[in-house]
Amino acid sequence: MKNLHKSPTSLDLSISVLGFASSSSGKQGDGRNVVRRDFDINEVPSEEQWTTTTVDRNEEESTTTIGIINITNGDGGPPTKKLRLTEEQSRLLEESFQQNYTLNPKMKEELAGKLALKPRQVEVWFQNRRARYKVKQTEIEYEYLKGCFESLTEQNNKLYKEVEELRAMRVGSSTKSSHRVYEPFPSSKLVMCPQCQRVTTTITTDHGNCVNS
DNA sequence: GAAGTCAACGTGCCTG
DNA sequence: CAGGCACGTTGACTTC
Repeated sequence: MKNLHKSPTSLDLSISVLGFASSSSGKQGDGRNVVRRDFDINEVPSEEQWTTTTVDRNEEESTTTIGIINITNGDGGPPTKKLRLTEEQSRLLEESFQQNYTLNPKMKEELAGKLALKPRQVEVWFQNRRARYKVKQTEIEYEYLKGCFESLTEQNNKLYKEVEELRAMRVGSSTKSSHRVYEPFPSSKLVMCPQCQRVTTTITTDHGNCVNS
């Protein structure tokens, strides 16, 4: 693995891709001959480099540095490629994101230079990161609203029960007086206890002796 | 092999 | 009109 930057604060942005012209070679566990070459993450391989096919992620070293994987497609056209950011690149991008949700052109250029990425890659990373953040926020919001919904449902059920209780009370008293006619409960006798937020008929003036509390 | 992750891309909208 | 963004999608790769 070639270190592009030797200072301790700089990033190791070199990557190893199997199947490229060799700077070193070895044998895979399955006995397959492996040819590998290290190259700059931003360096676009030449056409002939693209034509090589072997891809084996198991050959990755203990660091999580990965890089561009090249796979030729059947029609002999240019291969597709997939870049994986290194842990260090991701970490620095994440740090910048924590500081600034969006990029300005200067920041983009600076970050790109610092990370040895193209400005467009930094831009794309931020766009995707914002999208992921939004999804996360939506999930959090969903959980919160779900909690509200559950609590309100519970409250609603309690209130329904209270209404039923009050109706039963009213029916009971009307039976005693042998009145069978439905009479609405006098609203002046219904009060809400400010302490427990429940409607009741038996609250005292100091609000402290609510039957519900 | 299905599902999940993530870099990259295409498109449409907005703003200065 | 250029640049930036959100959004949806694609395709390579990983994980289970």
